Amino acid sequence: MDTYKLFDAEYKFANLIWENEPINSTELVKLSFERLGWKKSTTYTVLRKLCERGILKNEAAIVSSVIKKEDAQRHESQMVIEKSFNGSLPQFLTAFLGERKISKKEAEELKRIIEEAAK
Amino acid sequence: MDTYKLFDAEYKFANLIWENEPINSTELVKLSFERLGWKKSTTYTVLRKLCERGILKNEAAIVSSVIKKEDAQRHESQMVIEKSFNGSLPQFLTAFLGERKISKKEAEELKRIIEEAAK
DNA sequence: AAATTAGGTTTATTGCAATAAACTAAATGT
DNA sequence: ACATTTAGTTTATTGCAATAAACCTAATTT
Repeated sequence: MDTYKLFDAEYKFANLIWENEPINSTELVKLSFERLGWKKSTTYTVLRKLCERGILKNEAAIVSSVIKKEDAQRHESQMVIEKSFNGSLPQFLTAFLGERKISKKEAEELKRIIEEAAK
Repeated sequence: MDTYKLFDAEYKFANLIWENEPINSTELVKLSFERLGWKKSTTYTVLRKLCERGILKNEAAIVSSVIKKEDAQRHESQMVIEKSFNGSLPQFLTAFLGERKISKKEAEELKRIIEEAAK
């Protein structure tokens, strides 16, 4: 199965860790309550699952990520394009932009990113 | 609630219709069985839900789409970028490309799409 | 006129993501 | 020594997407 795939709740949770790692697990419980409204047991349940899938780790009550945000995001973006856009980035871009216009500045930035990948 | 959002099974189903509309409902039942392995009742259940949400319509046993594929795709792509990429297309592009290289040809195509939206 | 097909609806069942209550055991504070 | 805090696990519960069985009625075929 697809160990990289993060469900909605898992993704929100992973973000807390990416933004605060390394973080002590008791601190994480507090943070999850403040930011997600989760009870302690919920936090530990989700934490364990993500550890089992090799996405996070919890060593001596210090939680940190194994898979970095960029990797999860790349995976996510590639899944979407595969599933909904026939694996085609141009098709995705076309759909996303639709009739929307973008500024010269944005266009420059996007072209720069593309240039960089075309080397 | 978000009427445009299509769940996985719904999206696969909608694709059958986008590719074959207008289509008679009995034909659609056959097609769903062949392509998705669905029983008749499953097809009608999903069909009704999508009709209620204004995505499809079923008039005198002729099924067709109200929301076109391009619209659903645009919505989908925008949701992903909002949810996982902070609303930033450059961030998405960067994540998607990662260390991957693309051909000159692809790069040209992508730049053309961007140019078009920058007018 | 009896059987079959077309075109559905009503009402489950299953599976899994999301959430948490209740319990534990070890360490630490008083 | 006792109370509290830390750091969890075990075991539900809930909600909803996905799937389908069973039923229904009108039209068509035999």
